[in-house]
Amino acid sequence: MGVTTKRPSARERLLDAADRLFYAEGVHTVGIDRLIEEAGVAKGSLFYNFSGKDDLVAAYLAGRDERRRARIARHTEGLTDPVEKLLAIFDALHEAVTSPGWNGCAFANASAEAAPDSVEAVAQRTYRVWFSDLLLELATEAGYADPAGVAGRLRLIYDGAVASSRIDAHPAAALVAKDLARLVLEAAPRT
Amino acid sequence: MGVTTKRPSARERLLDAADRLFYAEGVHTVGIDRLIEEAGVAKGSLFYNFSGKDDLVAAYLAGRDERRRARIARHTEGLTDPVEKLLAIFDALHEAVTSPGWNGCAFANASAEAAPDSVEAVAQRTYRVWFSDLLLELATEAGYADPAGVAGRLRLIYDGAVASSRIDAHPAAALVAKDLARLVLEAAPRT
DNA sequence: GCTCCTTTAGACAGGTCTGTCTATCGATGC
DNA sequence: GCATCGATAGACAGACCTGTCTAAAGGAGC
Repeated sequence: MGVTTKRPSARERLLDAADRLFYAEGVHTVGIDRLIEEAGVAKGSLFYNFSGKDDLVAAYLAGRDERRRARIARHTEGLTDPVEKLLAIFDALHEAVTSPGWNGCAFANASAEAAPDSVEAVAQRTYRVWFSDLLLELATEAGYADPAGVAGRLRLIYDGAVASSRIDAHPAAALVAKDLARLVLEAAPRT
Repeated sequence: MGVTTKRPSARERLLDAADRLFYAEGVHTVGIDRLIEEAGVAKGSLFYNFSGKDDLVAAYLAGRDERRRARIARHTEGLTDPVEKLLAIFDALHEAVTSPGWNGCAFANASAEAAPDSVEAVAQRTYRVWFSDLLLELATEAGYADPAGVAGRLRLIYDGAVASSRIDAHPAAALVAKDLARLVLEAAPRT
């Protein structure tokens, strides 16, 4: 008998469907019924594995968070120069925006119309703190006179590329962003 | 008898409530009942003046569009140098992000989880085309060797400031954006 | 064999949402 | 005076949405 792959668990199929549907169409647009039908799962399995829709949304965003960090890590590992690492973050972004189905930042989309204390907003803040810290650490390590200022400018450029590429449905913004980042990194004074 | 202001029409009160509630809490979060209660209007008046919620959403976004264009016009009028006009756009942005209740781009928020052919997405595209054309015209007028490139960079910076200021709930991004815009405008070659 | 964990199908409840309809009322204009 | 237009209150329909519950079955490990 050939190599047979065991059917994933209901939990895994749910997370997979959530990742696809929530990202492509929005966490509030996609209802439970759509979700379980796409996942091929009974409704009871959803509430057995998760406490509710919010819990599933949180798990979906946590997965996005983890994979985004992993993507950045993959692009920066092996590099020693912190300036190179900062630029590599934009390579990771370029990979993301050119991947099929790109639809902008999952956190931004989900929390665009969510309450400030919602799971969506909390997930966005969690990611945001990590990302801001990463930029600040690298800018400090690189010896810039104003590391917080450099990090802030790079973050603005990063945000701009994410927004632009989604609005215009065109991935070129990531390349523009890397050029701008290089310009900023070269223009900023170092100690 | 003193100066009495006549009570605005149901239509005006609806548009006013829509502008406040839709912008602050989201077009899909706020339902009709919330809206008519806040406006002090009967439900019948909503459907008398508008064909439905979508129509009201479209009117809300059209109003935002008009006021944003007016704000930019107010900041650029009187200026002759196209480079100054480009920089003045970021002054208009600064005014917007520092105004009370700032909650990011109304179009971006509304269309973050909306279908591509929804009234939200259409309104966003309409505004986007106008804004892109404006930047391109000014960059061309300024005599840059690559006006489309300059316009694209400025647009990315603008988008970044809008996104950053919302995510971090901090208006400083607009100032950072203007500095970056100046850097771009000074670094770009002119014919 | 037996138990426990997971899954299934589907009915059901309770809430919310958009939109319709009726009946009435005030103001305005002719 | 009368017709028309805008507005009002509220009941109602129909769709959709989250979440619960029941009864049964599959599968893995002991």
